[in-house]
Amino acid sequence: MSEAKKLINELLVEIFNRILAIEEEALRNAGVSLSMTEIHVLEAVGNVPEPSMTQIAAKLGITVGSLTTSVATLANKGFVVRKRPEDDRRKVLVELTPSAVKTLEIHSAFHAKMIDSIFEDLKVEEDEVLLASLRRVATYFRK
Amino acid sequence: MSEAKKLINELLVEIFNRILAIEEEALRNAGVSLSMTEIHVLEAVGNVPEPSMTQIAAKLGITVGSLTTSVATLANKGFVVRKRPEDDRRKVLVELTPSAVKTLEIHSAFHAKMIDSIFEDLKVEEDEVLLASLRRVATYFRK
DNA sequence: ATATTATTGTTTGAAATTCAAAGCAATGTC
DNA sequence: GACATTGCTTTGAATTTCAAACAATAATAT
Repeated sequence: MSEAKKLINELLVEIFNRILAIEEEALRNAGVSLSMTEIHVLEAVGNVPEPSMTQIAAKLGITVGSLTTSVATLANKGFVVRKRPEDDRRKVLVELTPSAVKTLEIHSAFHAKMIDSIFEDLKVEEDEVLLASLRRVATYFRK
Repeated sequence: MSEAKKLINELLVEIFNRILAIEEEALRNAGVSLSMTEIHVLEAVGNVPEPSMTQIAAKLGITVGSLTTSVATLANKGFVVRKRPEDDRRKVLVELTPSAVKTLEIHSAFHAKMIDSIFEDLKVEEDEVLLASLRRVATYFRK
């Protein structure tokens, strides 16, 4: 591997290894005491078109059984509410509470700041290069 | 956030969420039945100058107590050996066995392939831009 | 020299996250 | 109506992790 490739590899690994702990600390500093796992569940609830247990679990790549535990504790903590829809009473639809929405906004702000730091000093044309590179990585992982 | 920023954020999150499972599957397909957690321990053992329990745990960002468990199972599986050095018999130095070295080579090959897919179609000057961007992210995380 | 303190690791008990498999209730199909 | 499928929860277990208590060795102070 060339030097540039080695460096990029090392930087990716370093970023990867630290990001979860850093994001969790950022939340703690903002007065949020949820784990990143729980944040991911809330994000999935907010981003899935029909947030049933099956759909949410699929989005997260975990089993529905695992999700049941997680959603139960989030419900106890007051971040989600569960509803049985009348048209199909097998399903459980999960909704975010105002607390959860506020928490996700804090988390999004962190991400926005992070992305801004990447773009700092980058020219517009260079943005395109970075975007193309990331697309390539994402494509590589999808196959 | 601009469109490009949003996209980059989404791509980073997607890559991040999938990479561990994908790397673990790649190893399984190559006949290696170690978790990514265990692979990271082996990598740390190989990359730390003096691989004592304390140094390895610091590199990994976990407690020495956690590492004790992990190294014990890796020793049972034949991937590391532990030695008490004569000059300071409090320490435990961890060494990789040939099996471990072989396993890490398989893992490195995956990483190399991944990096190559990023570089595909990228011109040399563009490599520099990507590198600079990643450096910025890493710097952002360090502080 | 001996006593005290610091360093290095292990053990213990507990929490979080996850899975597979079994079980239950509601819905769909024959 | 009987049987199969779907959607979810429960159960039992494995992995990974921590904090705190413990043990051994080394360094420092008296």
